[in-house]
Amino acid sequence: MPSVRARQPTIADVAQEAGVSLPTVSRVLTGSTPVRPETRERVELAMKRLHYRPNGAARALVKGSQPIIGVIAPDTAAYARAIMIASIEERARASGHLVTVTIHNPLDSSGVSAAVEVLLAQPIVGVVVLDYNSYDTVQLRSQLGGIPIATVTNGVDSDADVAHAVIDDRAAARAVVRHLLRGGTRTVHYISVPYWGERTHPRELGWRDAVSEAGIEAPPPVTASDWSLESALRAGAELAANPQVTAVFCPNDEIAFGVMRSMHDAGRRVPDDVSVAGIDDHPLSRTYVPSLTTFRLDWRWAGRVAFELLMSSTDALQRSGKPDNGLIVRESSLAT
Amino acid sequence: MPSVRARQPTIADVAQEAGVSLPTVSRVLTGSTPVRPETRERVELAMKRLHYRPNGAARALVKGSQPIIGVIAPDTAAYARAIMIASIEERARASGHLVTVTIHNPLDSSGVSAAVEVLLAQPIVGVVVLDYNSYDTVQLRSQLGGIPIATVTNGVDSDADVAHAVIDDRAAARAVVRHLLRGGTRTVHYISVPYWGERTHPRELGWRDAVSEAGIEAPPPVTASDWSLESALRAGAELAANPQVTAVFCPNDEIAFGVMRSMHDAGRRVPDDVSVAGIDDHPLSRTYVPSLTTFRLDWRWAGRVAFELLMSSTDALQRSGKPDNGLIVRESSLAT
DNA sequence: CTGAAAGCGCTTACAG
DNA sequence: CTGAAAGCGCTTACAG
Repeated sequence: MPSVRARQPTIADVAQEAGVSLPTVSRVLTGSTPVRPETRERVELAMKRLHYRPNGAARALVKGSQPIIGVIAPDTAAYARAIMIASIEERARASGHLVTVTIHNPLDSSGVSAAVEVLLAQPIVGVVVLDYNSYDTVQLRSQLGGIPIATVTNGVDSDADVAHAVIDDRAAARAVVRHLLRGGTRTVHYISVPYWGERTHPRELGWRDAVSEAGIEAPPPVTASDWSLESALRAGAELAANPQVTAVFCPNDEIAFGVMRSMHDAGRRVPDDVSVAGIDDHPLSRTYVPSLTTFRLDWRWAGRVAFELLMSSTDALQRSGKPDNGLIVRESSLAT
Repeated sequence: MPSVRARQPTIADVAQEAGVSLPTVSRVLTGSTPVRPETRERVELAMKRLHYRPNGAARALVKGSQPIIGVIAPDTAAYARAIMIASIEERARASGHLVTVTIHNPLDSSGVSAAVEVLLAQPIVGVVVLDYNSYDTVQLRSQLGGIPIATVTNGVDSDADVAHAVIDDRAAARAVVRHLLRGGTRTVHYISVPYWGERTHPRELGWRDAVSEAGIEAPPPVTASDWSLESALRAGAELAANPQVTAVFCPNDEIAFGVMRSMHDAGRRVPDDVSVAGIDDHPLSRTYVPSLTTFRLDWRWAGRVAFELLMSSTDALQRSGKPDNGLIVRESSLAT
């Protein structure tokens, strides 16, 4: 039974109920101007009695924007992104903001454009773009116009002229690969994933850093993959077939899970025959057999900082501290 | 450098630019009334030139609501929920709606209440509440007032007087346990999770169904857990220590992953010593060694249907078809 | 500290 | 098919 939604009470109803003028109600609502305590009480009582609730659209119309921020992301299922979104939401909620997320394939540029158009039909305060560089940034920037934008980058594109929180992928990768190398392997193989504009992913750069620091002449050729599980399994099978492979560094934990499975299918033992390590510290890492060696990256911190950058609240930023990153050695790699 | 955001062009600017009246611009915008083709063209050109973009708040003010739907959920990281949210977003975007998700612990009733208040400050069209029954539904309903609400239920609470999409947990659980039983185990153990109002979770009911159908006198005592990984590992260790345990049905795949790990740590082989099965068909299920036997539940379908119920678009509902559910036998359970 | 008035950007009857 | 006018619910100077 479709219930007829009763007309919501307005500020005028409250004013009448409380026997005050309309602006007075507004003042107790916003706290912009002092109101005599007893007047305030009368108004508050009236609001309660009427179940008054401010109309965000009306308020937005006069203020120019709504307490809503948009999040644009390629997909929300992948671990790091899921965490960042939850973190942004949590932080936003703490300051009375709503977050609306829109998901799309960055390669579908007209799809992205349409979705952004829907988003911008709302006078939102700004957007956080995850994986900013996967998008057609020129189009995105021009479409967003003057709307504030923040993102999380991995340290390489830090020159990007949008506000960004930095997660140092390169250093993380380097630490993992160094650990792998300490295990006595001759070299470390890498599974490469596509990165924007033909650039080299910073995790790959970190791998190269560590390999060359170890005095290894040339890093072995990379095995191509994308972020999908299918592709990871395939890449893993390819590496498993190569007897030269004794250690594999994967660009994230989910890919590493697939690789470990492929190693198993090919009869290669992890870590006895080949060490495997990932990056992120996915919660399930410890449930695998063997459990996965990885590098914890503090995506929760990154999400929070991205939100704060959007609000450009400098003191909040100072309070958000340092990310809790660090190497986590488990069973999938040989002990030093 | 904080760029001064230029004043957005309004419908009035467009009207002037196109040399027509204000309502005419509105008409080409909404398509509510026919407009002479050449007039329309002039207006469209003007909009393009001015980079005009409608102001959603103003529109919402007169229309009474914004094309935004809210999603309230206990947490978004768990697999089934992540999928549903992504699916709702996808479906919503297809019809020009934005979705804003707010996450909270259902037990923190004042926290939920505050968050809902923020949500309702926007004139949204309705909300999808995931895990509806975990909340204080009386409070939630009264707070939501006449706002449309939809949810996804597991078949037990189908009498709930809110619109709901049904995923038949009980049947799924029953199918998994029957499969386990066919493997020749004497009985099947279950890890129980808390459920609203002291009720028995439908997955537990399905387990009981299958066990009693198999002519087993009494189902073994359940092992208590919650949805966390830590708790799953603990429950798994407890079961591993019991030599009577030869098959375990877990209330979801993530718990099953933990249980498999605990079995391994206790030296019990899966599936040779004990079979393990879950429910959901988490994408990582196939990467475990052994890969996990489970039951695929179509959460993508559920999310889509929940959105459509909210819009009460009956034809859309007919078009969304049936869920793609089904048993998936992998390596963690004994072959029949 | 409080009221009367204007205005935020749009849509919708109401007249032509 | 198109214009002039009113109104959606709120906030903000402007006066007292």
